[in-house]
Amino acid sequence: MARTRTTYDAFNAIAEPKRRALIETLAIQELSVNEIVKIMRWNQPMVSKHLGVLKQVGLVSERKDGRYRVYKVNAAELKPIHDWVAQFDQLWVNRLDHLEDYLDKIQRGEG
Amino acid sequence: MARTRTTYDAFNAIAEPKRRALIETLAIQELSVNEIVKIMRWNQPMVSKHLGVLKQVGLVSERKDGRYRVYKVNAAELKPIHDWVAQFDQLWVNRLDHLEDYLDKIQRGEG
DNA sequence: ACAATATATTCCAATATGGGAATATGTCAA
DNA sequence: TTGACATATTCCCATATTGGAATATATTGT
Repeated sequence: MARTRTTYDAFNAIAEPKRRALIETLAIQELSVNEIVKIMRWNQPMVSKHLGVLKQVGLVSERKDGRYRVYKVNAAELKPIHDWVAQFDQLWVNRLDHLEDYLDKIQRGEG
Repeated sequence: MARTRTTYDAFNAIAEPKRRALIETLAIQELSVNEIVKIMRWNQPMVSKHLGVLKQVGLVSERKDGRYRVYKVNAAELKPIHDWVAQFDQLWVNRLDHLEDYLDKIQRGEG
């Protein structure tokens, strides 16, 4: 068997750094493909391909506007990731608390 | 070029569903490899390989205990993912609010 | 030292990938 | 209709992957 497909779910789609950058950019505003090409400084097929992956998992959606295709983020598709990670966040928040306690202790000269 | 390596960062490491399952299991308690083998019902090399990837990105750490190697989750390595996703969570929380408004409206007979 | 146990590593095959280059498709404007 | 523009798709390569099977490497108890 091979690796899980990038189009399998949002987890796989956002593993690629370029696709995260794309999402960050599109979160600010909707953009056409060529606008993305200019902003990201990638070639046009690369932009289209990465958008294609994001579209397949529903992370972006596309609206036709004449010759243009305007893409926007569908952030709700990030919720499964949010929820999956959130179930563990206490595990590091607590550690951070302990670190703060420790630093306070040092501060008070009890270190 | 090929796909981003699974060992490149936590994003890539957790894209694989089996590795997420592994993290979920280890979050409950530390476990030796063979304990994981029994719980997950995967063969032993598969467990070791997936643990290897998670270890390389720091998502799990390993403690030697005689013949055993006890693995535990290092959830702090999930924080970059948490933070990346969190910057977008308003985008779906707001939508949810709007949905609730909409449902309220229907409830009041204004739909 | 030896047998048994625990774990890691290697070798293999099939497969999907990201990027580049070229090309195809679609759509407007004159 | 034609040319210009906007976008998508195809073909290619090099590479890393997952899983299975087999094997290697600890480490322990006797």
